[in-house]
Amino acid sequence: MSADINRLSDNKEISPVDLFYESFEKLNEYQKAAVLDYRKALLVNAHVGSGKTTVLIHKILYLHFIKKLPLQSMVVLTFTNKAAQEIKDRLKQLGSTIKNDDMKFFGTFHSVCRTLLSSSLTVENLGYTKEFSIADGDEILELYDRIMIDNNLSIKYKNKIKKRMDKVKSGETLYGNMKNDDDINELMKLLKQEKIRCNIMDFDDLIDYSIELLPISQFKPQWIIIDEFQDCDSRQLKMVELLAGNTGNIFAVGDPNQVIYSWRGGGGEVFEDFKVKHNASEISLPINYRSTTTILNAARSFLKNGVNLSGVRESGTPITIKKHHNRFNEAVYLCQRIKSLNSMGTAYKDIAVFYRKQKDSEVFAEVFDKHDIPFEVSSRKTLRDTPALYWALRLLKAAVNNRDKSSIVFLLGTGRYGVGISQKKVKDIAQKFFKADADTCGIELLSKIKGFREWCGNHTTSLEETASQIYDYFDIAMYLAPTSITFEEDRRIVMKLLNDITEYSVANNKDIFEVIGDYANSSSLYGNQILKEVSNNIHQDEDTVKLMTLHASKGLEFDYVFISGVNLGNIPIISKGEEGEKEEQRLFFVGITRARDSLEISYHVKPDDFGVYGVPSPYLRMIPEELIESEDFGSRASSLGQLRREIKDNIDKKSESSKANCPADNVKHKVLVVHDKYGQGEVISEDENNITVEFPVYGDKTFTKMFCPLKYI
DNA sequence: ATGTAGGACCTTTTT
DNA sequence: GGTCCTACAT
Repeated sequence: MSADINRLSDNKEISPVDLFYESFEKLNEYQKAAVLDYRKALLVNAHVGSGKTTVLIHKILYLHFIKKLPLQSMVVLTFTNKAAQEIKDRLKQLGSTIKNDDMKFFGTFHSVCRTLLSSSLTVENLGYTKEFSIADGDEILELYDRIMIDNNLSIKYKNKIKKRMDKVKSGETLYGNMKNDDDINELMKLLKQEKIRCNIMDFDDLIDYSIELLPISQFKPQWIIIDEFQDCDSRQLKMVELLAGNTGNIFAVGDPNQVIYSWRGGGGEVFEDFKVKHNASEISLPINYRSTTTILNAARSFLKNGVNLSGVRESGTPITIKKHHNRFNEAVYLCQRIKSLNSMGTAYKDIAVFYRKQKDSEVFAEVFDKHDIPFEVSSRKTLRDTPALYWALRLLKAAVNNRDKSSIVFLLGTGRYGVGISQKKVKDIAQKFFKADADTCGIELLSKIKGFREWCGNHTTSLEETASQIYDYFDIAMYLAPTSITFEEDRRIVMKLLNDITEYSVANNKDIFEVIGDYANSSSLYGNQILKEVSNNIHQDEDTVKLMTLHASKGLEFDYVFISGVNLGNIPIISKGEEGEKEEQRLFFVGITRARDSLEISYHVKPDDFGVYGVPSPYLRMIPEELIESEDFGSRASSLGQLRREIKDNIDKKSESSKANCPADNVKHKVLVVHDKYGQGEVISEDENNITVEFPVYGDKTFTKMFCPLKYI
């Protein structure tokens, strides 16, 4: 589909209106109906792979080019920067006249809130200024620390403080039967004051304060368009309602079958609630273009009523279910399997391996490395993982928002970079600095920070030189440890950041101080994007196998998908109640439906993790037998009720016999072992992590004990 | 100050 | 099962 769009946009002679119609004609009747619908509140129930984003984009183009509404009168809300970026990119491809500035209110919930709070909403009412900055989770953690020290608070379970604070916020308590209370409620109170004093907001504040201020604002967009609507939590829903007011229209696209993040607040019955509350109509997009009929049929067994999803593709290959000893063995198998797929013409980048937990990636990464399989693990990187860049951004943050005490403390402290003043002294200095007269205590960096706004106003040289002048102004080199081996790279990264900023300032003819403010203040919101732009991101489209958690797979698709460790206790993790179990099912559904052509599922006989049982997940039995090609993996359940009973029985049975056979216990007394592939061998040496075994044919092999590929005899 | 028994929790993650 | 941490003991 995107190939079509590319081709069309190359044709410069066609006007955006014609281009729209040409592209619109290619939609199916359901998609067309959704685009043309003009009712006040519409829910689009977009099934997997049904062209959800395409519909959303055509909706915007239709409103703009056909209904002649300015883009500034629309708010488009997403949950991730990636989704927002994709929408903007595709809009620009189809509508050549569209400029970035027109899409001011297109973005994540948080970034749109930031735009509103720093332009049209009266944050001054709350004690903030429009230059407020945004603190990410880690910065809030710093803040907790500082408040605890400054106020002598006693807080228990400090390294779970984030989780505890989240609980307190929602009125619950972690560690419910803690004998003696601590000062956590006090910390909560002080936190709010301190954030205002420092002129910083956390992610939740952006939404909460927007909700607080929207009712008294003049901002009245005509259309509110929401992507992944099923992930809205109650506050985000509230925000949508306030944005729409009495006059705005709401167009929400989503799929209730893909709610996998309800544990972080959203999900639940948003669709139903919204329908009732706003008397919204519902349209569904039932046609899946992505997967083979076999895969879709399997997926359908996990849908509520499973009927309203149809495919257009051929039946394809059966789903494979494989039994492995443990994850290590599977990894070894996968290497050989992937190599063979690759030699038969499947590109590495069209193959993905999904697992349940982040930690699971370690085994795969290690084994894939050894077997020279090119791969990439999708791990979340933050700005902090590039310390020099992070330090520079904190500097800019402080320079723009002088009230940002956290950043000042960070910059002066004894971290990897920075001035290197001891914690106690920093506290004194910061205290003086934040008194009315802003004493810089003879610290060069502080006076530079304080004088930065003035310096920006006075400096008149060409903008091309501005980047290096800023670098010199703060004497950044000095703080980046010029003698360290990473210095050259650090300097390059920081210069690249400053260059990007000045370039942007030139291109958009905007004041440099303002642009720096935008950049620094939003670095928490677009952390990953900045990281990508600044570091050499070569891996983007590389031909590598992609490894990720099931959660991370949402929204992606691959020709060949492996789902690893579909065991009872892993997928599903045996969770609290019925709701939790349903979510586990949806997670598996999401995983299955990522596959275009082929799907291979595995389970482990001896899983490595606590709480995971060595039996296949009951979900495997919900897949119709005729779709599967596998070794036998047990009886099948004919109803959900029966399935639940079976899960329960399995758990009971397993917990009784769990102590019985744990081969690792006998390690020290025996010398002879058996390996699945190498056969019988003798232990030569071992330490706490590794064990070396001599095999008659294969010679010496060293194993990591964690993977436990050996059986003792 | 230092030692240890017993409790709670353990996953998924964007902004 | 392993880890972290509190609460109470010396």
